Amino acid sequence: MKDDTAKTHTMRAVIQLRDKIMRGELHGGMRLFEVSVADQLEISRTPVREAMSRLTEEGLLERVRSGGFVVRTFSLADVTDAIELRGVLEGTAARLAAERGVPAHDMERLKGIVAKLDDCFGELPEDVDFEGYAELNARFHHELARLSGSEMVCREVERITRLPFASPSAFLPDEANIAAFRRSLQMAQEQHHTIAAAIEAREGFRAESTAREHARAARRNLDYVMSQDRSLIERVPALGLLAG
Amino acid sequence: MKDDTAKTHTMRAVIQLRDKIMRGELHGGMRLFEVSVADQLEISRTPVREAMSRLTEEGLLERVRSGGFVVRTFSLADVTDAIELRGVLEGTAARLAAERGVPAHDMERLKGIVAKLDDCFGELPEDVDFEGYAELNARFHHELARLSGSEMVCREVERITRLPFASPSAFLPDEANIAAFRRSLQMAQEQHHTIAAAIEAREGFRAESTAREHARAARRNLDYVMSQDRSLIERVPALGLLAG
DNA sequence: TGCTCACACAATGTATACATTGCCGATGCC
DNA sequence: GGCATCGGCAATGTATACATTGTGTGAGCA
Repeated sequence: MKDDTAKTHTMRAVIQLRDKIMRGELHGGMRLFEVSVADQLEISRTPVREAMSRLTEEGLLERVRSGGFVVRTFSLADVTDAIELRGVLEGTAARLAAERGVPAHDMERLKGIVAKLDDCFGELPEDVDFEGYAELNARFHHELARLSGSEMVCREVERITRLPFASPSAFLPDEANIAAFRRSLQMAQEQHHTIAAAIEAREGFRAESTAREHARAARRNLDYVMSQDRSLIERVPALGLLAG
Repeated sequence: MKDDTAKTHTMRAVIQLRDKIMRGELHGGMRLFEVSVADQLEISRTPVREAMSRLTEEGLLERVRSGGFVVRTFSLADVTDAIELRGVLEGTAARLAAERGVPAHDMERLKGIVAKLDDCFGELPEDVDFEGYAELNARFHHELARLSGSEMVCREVERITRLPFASPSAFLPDEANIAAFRRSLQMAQEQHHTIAAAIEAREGFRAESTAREHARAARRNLDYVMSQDRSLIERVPALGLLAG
């Protein structure tokens, strides 16, 4: 199944290296030598090189001036700033959507996603369909980027989103069964409504500032994990590549 | 001298391909085949592949699903949106600098650049040192990104700036001896002052919105070129890669 | 006539041998 | 003792042969 994208040695190398970086097995700043990686993955240098180049595009590796690659280092500040940047970019997407207007059927699709997100909340506060929420949330954010009507903006949103800890779903999957997080989910869903309404009403400023603040929910969750309950770090996969 | 960065076949290929793309010799959407490019540049496929991979990181090429590369297509809308995005990102840099505060000596350096920019304007309106302005302008924008204090923000600003038509100096070099453009230079310099002052006064909103508007000066110049005097297109090198 | 299958060619994917470079350590000279 | 220079090794750079894949075209069949 997953071999759909892993037909070639290059893609397998991309996947394996990405995994190792994410789980912190290859820590930030570590130099990756073509030969040793090739030995370890039991393929030749050529696809390894190709894979490292792709991971550089993805932002997980960096080229060294004199040649070769190192694993990119991410500090806590980088995570915070990446989330802020996602907010800024999604805010821009929302503003442009509002200012330029969106076709009716696209608007309906967005509102449809928001409505389905409502259905993820049951009668009781602790009665939340996390899995469904996560998937619909991802779709909402994807759709929001598209609604900007700008391929350029869409591309940059998806680019920053590809950093695992900056993704809209980074802090969702599993640890949300804490009261504080449940409340933040409710609030986030309120913001989904607001963003959609602002776009429909052509209120650019409101759309932008709400989308920006919406991203900062992730930052609040990050702060909570780091300062209140560091045991959660391991349960947020994306935080495996944090320096330190 | 320029061979500093062109020691290897790979780097020479990067430079030559980039040039050809910029001057429109390789137009958007055109597929680049490893073998034919290798033949043309008289090197083997390996460095060609490496070069194309780097140009993909740079945003000038795109990978094709089934393998291979095409020259990225840039529409007029893409140029407009890239400029808007630069404004958004530089605005974020300015806001963060204001909100988080900057060290005194960094502030002085920024103000020093602004002062030197003042010196580029002579007594007479048409008495402007374009070359000096362009260089100092580039330094101002570079410094602004740094002042954000965020490596992440700095990196993304420099990334979007690498798109030739989105660079702060894209519309400066040469065609500025038109009255309308001279006025826009004066206004831009006013904005430089305002941005610096806002950062120093910790006025985040003002810093952000001014930096954003500042970028839109480039958009105005673009609109002028496209609607009033298309003969200038050829004199703005970055516009060579616009889709026909 | 239209569809499908198969074959061939063209293009990328991969391995590997060889070239080049740049760094580090050892040895010698000052 | 410190510095400079000269190996030598390790790592990347390059070329090329061969493998694999994907695509287009033609023929054959329904």
